[in-house]
Amino acid sequence: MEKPATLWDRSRQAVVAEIVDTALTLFAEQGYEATTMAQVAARAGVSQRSLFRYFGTKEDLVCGEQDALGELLVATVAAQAPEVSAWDALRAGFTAILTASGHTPERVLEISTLIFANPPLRARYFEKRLKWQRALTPVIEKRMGIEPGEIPDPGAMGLIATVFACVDTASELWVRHGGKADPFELYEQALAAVRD
Amino acid sequence: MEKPATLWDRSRQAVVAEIVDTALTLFAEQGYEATTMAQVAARAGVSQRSLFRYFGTKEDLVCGEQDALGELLVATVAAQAPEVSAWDALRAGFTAILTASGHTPERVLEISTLIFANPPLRARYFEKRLKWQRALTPVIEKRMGIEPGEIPDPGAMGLIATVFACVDTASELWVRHGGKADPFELYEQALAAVRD
DNA sequence: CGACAGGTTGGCAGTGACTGCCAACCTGGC
DNA sequence: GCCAGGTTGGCAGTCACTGCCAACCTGTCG
Repeated sequence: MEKPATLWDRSRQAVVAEIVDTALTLFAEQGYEATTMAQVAARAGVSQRSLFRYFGTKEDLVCGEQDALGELLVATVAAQAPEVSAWDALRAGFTAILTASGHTPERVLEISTLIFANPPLRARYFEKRLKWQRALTPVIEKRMGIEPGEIPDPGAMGLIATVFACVDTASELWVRHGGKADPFELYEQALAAVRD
Repeated sequence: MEKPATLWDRSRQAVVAEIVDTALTLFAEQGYEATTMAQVAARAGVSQRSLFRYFGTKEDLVCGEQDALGELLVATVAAQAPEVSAWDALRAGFTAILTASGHTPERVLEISTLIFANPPLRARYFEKRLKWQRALTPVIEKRMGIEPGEIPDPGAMGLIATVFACVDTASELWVRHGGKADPFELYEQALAAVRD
């Protein structure tokens, strides 16, 4: 659909990435809440005003790129063959996210640790996930043979919420193991306990 | 354990309740984010400083009393007979919360609607729930015959997270039905879709 | 009754995230 | 050279929240 990828766009991307980099460095040096937006702006060489134009909130310095991942998740789930179960479709979606994040595992671990350690970040992350869940509801309802209506079906919503809960569980344990455990296996273990 | 219930304690309780009342009224009149803490303080007849001493954060005006419910939840789950399954123990815990909240259903609906409609409140609620989940982990691990260790068991964590996810699903749908649906049934429907 | 200790309150000034507004600037097309 | 549209930076303001200090209230002991 949209594929011009202007020079302007790319340079903006670069600026954003650089700001995120300096922010993460500062967060690692001083901690998240001890770092002010003014500091980030100063070290990144932009005005505070522009920093807020780029990111809107301090949390989005860390959680900002997740919107794109959410779209990928929904698209991947929707693209699964109709005979694939809701469970497997969702697993495929999360697998796609994990493999397509475009970061090194160390970077992912760093960001995840930051998020799990800071309540405001965790809250923001959760909020975004909620949007993903809402977007997935009609997709999963269709896959379960339920006619999407005004108010979502409890079964579909519960199933989605459960998968997210297990993904969260796996993520948190992965972080607490310092990235040394296999996230897929953790996810399977969590889900196995749920599904008998 | 602690049961003196000083006069002082009770009067403080009354003050807190009255402040919450005026706050909820203001939120209903103008919306949550359009209401400032200064307004709440003024109408409740306390200084802004004391208001923050009572509640700490604006969100706690709405979510403050949940700490007590969390303790009730954990205690109820722990008190179930050992042969009761983890699922049933958790259900008993949530049932206890629902019946012991000490509010009229209309009030519960009002508060729930407020929480579901305002991201910051929802985030705060989620944060508190996380603490409940962590407190429940060893209890459920024991019930599942798992030796509690340094890092929680994926199965136990996943099971707990799933129950919370389904409770959340039921709550949200209950709110979206304007309180006209049976929350227990919504919960059962959500869980049924998860457990085949 | 008066002095005293401990906890509670209110005001005040400050910090930090975030926003609206406006002027300066930079870019491309004519 | 000039103009329209979008981008930036600075400035002042709002609001949640905090530390500090002085005033106060309450109960206790002498």
